[in-house]
Amino acid sequence: MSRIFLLDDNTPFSLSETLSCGQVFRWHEENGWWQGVCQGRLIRIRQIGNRLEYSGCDETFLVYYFHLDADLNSILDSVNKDEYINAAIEKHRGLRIIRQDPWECLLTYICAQNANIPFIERMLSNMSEMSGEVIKTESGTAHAYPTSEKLSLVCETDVSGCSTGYRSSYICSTAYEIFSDKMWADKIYKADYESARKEIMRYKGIGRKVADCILLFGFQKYESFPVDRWVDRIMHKYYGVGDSEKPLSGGEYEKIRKFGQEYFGRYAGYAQEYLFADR
DNA sequence: GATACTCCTCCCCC
DNA sequence: AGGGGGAGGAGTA
Repeated sequence: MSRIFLLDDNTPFSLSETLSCGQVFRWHEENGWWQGVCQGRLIRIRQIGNRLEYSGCDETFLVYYFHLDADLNSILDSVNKDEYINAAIEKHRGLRIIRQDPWECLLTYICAQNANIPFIERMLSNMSEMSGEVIKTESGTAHAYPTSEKLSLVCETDVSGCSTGYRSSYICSTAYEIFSDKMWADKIYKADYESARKEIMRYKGIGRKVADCILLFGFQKYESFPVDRWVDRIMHKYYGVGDSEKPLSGGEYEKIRKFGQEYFGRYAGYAQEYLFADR
């Protein structure tokens, strides 16, 4: 039983740009249909023009998850400061920042350190198959993300068996911290960007870059401006900040991040995603 | 506070 | 086919 959602002319949205730009890692496309796992759901969706056809969630969730309630054109206008970002916007308009579940997002980005996309996908699907609840829908069966409770109960060897490598100790330690503090996400939500960042970086396996990704994708702190190797190169090439030759030091990271935030403003994170998509 | 090294897996290239 | 090197961030000394 699938539902239909019609996008109006003022609501640009590209499902494929949004799902394949490297913010989520449990979505796959087959014959025009995307299928993915998030927050206990197995969602199946396709886009033909301004028409979304989907199953596995209700409309409220669809709009929330894909940030369809945001006025994307205004957001993009606000960050459209020069010809480089303008080119990226024209090419990828419709890319939206997904609202991820805080815990699923945090787990994802601990895995994402020192890893490329297929590797991240493998770690997450391995852990989900090991400890995630089974989700059954008419379009198939999948495993949800493991909860922090489940992951704090399994041993580090099991997590390590999911190809997570040295990240397994970070995952177990942080899963336990989060499971033991029911209010962890509320505290981060309520805090402003800088204090939320300090708070979240206390968990093992969360440094500057991972913290900025989690705040952007899991906590809707849109001024967050994560700087990975790609963004480092782009910012050096177009804006002359940083030195893309040297490995990115902590100080350099902060310089580039602050430049991005001051230059692009309160939706700097959207600018970052568009520049990244255009890499 | 800044630097160098290690941690682990995947992937590409020879 | 097997081995070496590079890519990717956080933690530690």
